[in-house]
Amino acid sequence: MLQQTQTSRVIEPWRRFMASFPTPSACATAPLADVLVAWAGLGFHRRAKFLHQSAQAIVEMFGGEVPRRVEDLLTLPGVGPYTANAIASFAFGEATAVVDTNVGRVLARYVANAAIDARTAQNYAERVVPAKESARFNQALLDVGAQFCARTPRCADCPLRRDCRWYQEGGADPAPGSAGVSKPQSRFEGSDRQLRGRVLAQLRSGETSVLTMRALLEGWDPERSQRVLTSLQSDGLITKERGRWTLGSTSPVKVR
DNA sequence: AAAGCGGGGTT
DNA sequence: AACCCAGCTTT
Repeated sequence: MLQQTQTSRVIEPWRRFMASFPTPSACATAPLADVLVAWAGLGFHRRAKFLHQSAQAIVEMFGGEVPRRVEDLLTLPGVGPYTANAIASFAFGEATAVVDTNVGRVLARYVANAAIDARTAQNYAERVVPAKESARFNQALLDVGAQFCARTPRCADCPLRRDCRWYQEGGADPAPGSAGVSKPQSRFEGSDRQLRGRVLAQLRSGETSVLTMRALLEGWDPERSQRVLTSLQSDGLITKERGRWTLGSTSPVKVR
């Protein structure tokens, strides 16, 4: 949930989600449609499908228990370097290094005063993370990045400015384009992304006839509308069946 | 390497 | 109005 999403936005949906799916198994056995309903407000809906798939993989490959090794976590769909190290460190206390956009800025500014690639950033982070209390260290570094070494830095109040290369040496901000640091996105207004969100919001309120869907898309470029429905379908997020659109891949087969 | 993927708070 | 966020997958 935290991938490219502010913590403040995640808190409420996280509570909701954990109430609905308290265990990997509970998520794994639920229909994707239910997972997408609980995902409301978070966006980037492919993450919800990846999480659903990860829950199933955890049940099938790891006996229903979230693995603690980074190597195993990386096999899960939607879990990349940041997420794998974050789970290993924060959930299990493994002495791994967590590099996200906040830490990425700290490393580029404080350590290097230069843009660095992903390999270098991970190396720097591994080098400074202590063997004990690594989770607290990771959390602290992340919070320094969020509170002081933000995109718009607050160097005057930063507790690390004395030894910060960028603060001491000056020059252009090395953070933009450096490893882990978020890159600019294309415009949202009028985008496919916006229309995908509209379609999913409608389907979250219930199955929708093709006629109603047509009405919803009235006024949007027909080519864009078609492209959006197709992409949502190929992402496995929506299904058209017997003249109705529904959330999820394929409606579960009723066995009796 | 670059594009694509939410949506609302912040600047 | 533009920017950006506890990134990752696909092309």
